[in-house]
Amino acid sequence: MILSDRRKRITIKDVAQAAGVSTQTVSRVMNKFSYVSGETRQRVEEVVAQLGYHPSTLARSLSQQRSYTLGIVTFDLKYIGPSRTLNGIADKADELGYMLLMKELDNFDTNKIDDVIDSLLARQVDGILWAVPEIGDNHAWVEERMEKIPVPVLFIAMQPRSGISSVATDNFQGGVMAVQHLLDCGRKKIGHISGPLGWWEADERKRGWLETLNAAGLEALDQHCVEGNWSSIRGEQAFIQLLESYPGLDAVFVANDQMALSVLREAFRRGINVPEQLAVVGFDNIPESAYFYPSLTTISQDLPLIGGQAVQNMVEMIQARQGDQPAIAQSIFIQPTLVVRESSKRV
Amino acid sequence: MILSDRRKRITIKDVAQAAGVSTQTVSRVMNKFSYVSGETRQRVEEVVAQLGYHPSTLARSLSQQRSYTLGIVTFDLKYIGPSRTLNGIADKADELGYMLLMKELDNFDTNKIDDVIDSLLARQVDGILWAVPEIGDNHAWVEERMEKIPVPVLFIAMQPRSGISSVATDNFQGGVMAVQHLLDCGRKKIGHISGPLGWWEADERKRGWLETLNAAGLEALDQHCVEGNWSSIRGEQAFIQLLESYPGLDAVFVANDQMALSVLREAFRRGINVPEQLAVVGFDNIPESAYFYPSLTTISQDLPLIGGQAVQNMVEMIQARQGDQPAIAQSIFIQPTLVVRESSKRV
DNA sequence: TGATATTATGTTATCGATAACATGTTAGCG
DNA sequence: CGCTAACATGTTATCGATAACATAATATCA
Repeated sequence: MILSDRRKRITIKDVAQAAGVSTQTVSRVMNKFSYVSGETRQRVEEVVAQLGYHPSTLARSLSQQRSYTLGIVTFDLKYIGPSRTLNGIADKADELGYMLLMKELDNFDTNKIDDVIDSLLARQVDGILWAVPEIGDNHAWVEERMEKIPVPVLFIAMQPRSGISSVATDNFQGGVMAVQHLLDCGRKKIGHISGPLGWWEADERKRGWLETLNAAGLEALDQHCVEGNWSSIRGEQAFIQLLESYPGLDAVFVANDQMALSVLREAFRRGINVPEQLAVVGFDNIPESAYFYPSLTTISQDLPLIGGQAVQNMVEMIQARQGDQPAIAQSIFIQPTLVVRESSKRV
Repeated sequence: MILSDRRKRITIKDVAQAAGVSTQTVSRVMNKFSYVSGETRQRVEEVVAQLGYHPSTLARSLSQQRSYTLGIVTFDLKYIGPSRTLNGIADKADELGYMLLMKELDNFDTNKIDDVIDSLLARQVDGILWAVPEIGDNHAWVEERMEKIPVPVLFIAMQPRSGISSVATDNFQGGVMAVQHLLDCGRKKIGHISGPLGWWEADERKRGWLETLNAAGLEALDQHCVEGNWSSIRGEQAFIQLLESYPGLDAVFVANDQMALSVLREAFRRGINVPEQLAVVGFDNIPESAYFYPSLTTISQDLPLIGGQAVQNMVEMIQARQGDQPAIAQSIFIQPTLVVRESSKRV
């Protein structure tokens, strides 16, 4: 292996010179197709191997106006949800030959949003995946800003909006499934510990709870629901509060597994038997939930699948735009599934 | 806001023309320093704002041979550990003005490693952060390949090697702290459920267990340790096995919190009282561990800090190289801390 | 007052590739 | 045998910026 000064990058020119051909010919060899004689091809390939030449994707991106890179904007990776989504995104991107340029967002200052988008565009990403939870009106910029962005944008876990692509779990349906399951188990007094209200996903899960109870002719009063914030610690407080505000409670639908864990623990401490006296259903199906005591019935959402689906759609949009076809925006809902475990046995 | 065809990028030339100056002058305005008259600067800035010009970082990277982008290679983001590290990396990178080009590795095929590195280099990253756990000899390539890589490389959670930069938790010390704590609680028969042996981190934690017992004059026999694989399910099996192979067991040091969760559950099922009959100490301090029943004593490792530290060092290495100073490789050990909770009360 | 430094700006080359166009050779066919 | 199509390769322009160098106008100083 011949290696000159390792600081010096080996360029297409070096290869061209060493092989005694033009750079264009080297480019043709590297990119397969188009006419190159077998003899020339072989000679160039030998030189490429010998010099250890690797083309600069950067230069190629500039000249082709295409980077094979996706911008991905996430929020708070310290939680398991976003990173499982990212996992799916990374796998699928790899499969389809894209790299990921990542940016983590930690607040919703509008300037910050513009900066993030601009910094991605400045690096010539072919598309942007926005994987930031929808909270309050923090997606309000979308409608207005959208058409000024020269590449396709796809939103993950955003409330469907017409004309804008998105992929999300059907949280409402998840809530319905959870509560319907509890009803099927013969429960009548079903409380709810919600996520932080204003988060679209939390609101949807709560709506599933509420509408399913109503449909069954049961009452869902304000005091039957306590607001949490996804964390175990708030889950504990919320549960304690719920026990007071909903006497006779015989089941709880908890908006995520982490809070459900606290419910199980606090119930145990107080001698409330789960599931006999209290059935519990969570949401997310984190791997540990099968090992809670008792094991947790939960609504499973396939976050890696959502991430993968998002990338798939994005790449299709990019290709459509490449071919100057109209990219059709679509909102995709992925259905969650119910996983029944010990915490909700039929009585 | 004047917007022409949104597909057409506004370049430095457009600005130069509109402002009646050369591109070089625009470049000078955009990059502050260097001489520009106040009048010209203002005129250019107005045009920039009016046209909504954003420089192409891509083009800049090519011409400066510097991208302000770090390549980051991770492994299996679906686990919480890697993503917490990534969280710290992302925050610090943002703070220091770098973006992240991410690649997820899912196996250790040597070709794959070369491909990953080459694909990052092709995109002109200024440095590479290798955040893949060290398993068996999957880092064997390091010594040989290292000097051919033209940018600094830093390894996370790798066994220190001279001449190579790395940042890692002191897993051995963590093991020592866990076992010492159990000894301090008056335990004598301390078993261990390890991570998958061959993983450096698992081996270190086990070594901490073993050496601490030996130092205390206690025996640590083969049958006092069962190998797990970090997962809750294996944790359960390992614990059951350990109960058989180590009669009289009065404490367990479990190599991660997820497996410890299973231990707590299985102990409860069998009527083994924690901590009275059995003290349990985990490792990681995942947020949920405070809400296990009973709450889990554990060794806390600050993964975001490690990620941040890694970025910090990396940027220093990049700057040193920029200034043609010799970048000094250093291996940093971060000390974990003991968090005492209910699962290990003194008897 | 002329020499030198400072300020302000423009011109040309360069980063590493590909696109578009040009040209030359060979092969096939009527 | 001459014309066209297919093949093979080279030349020049371009992507969007910055580096290096050049030039001109002031300002400063001995």
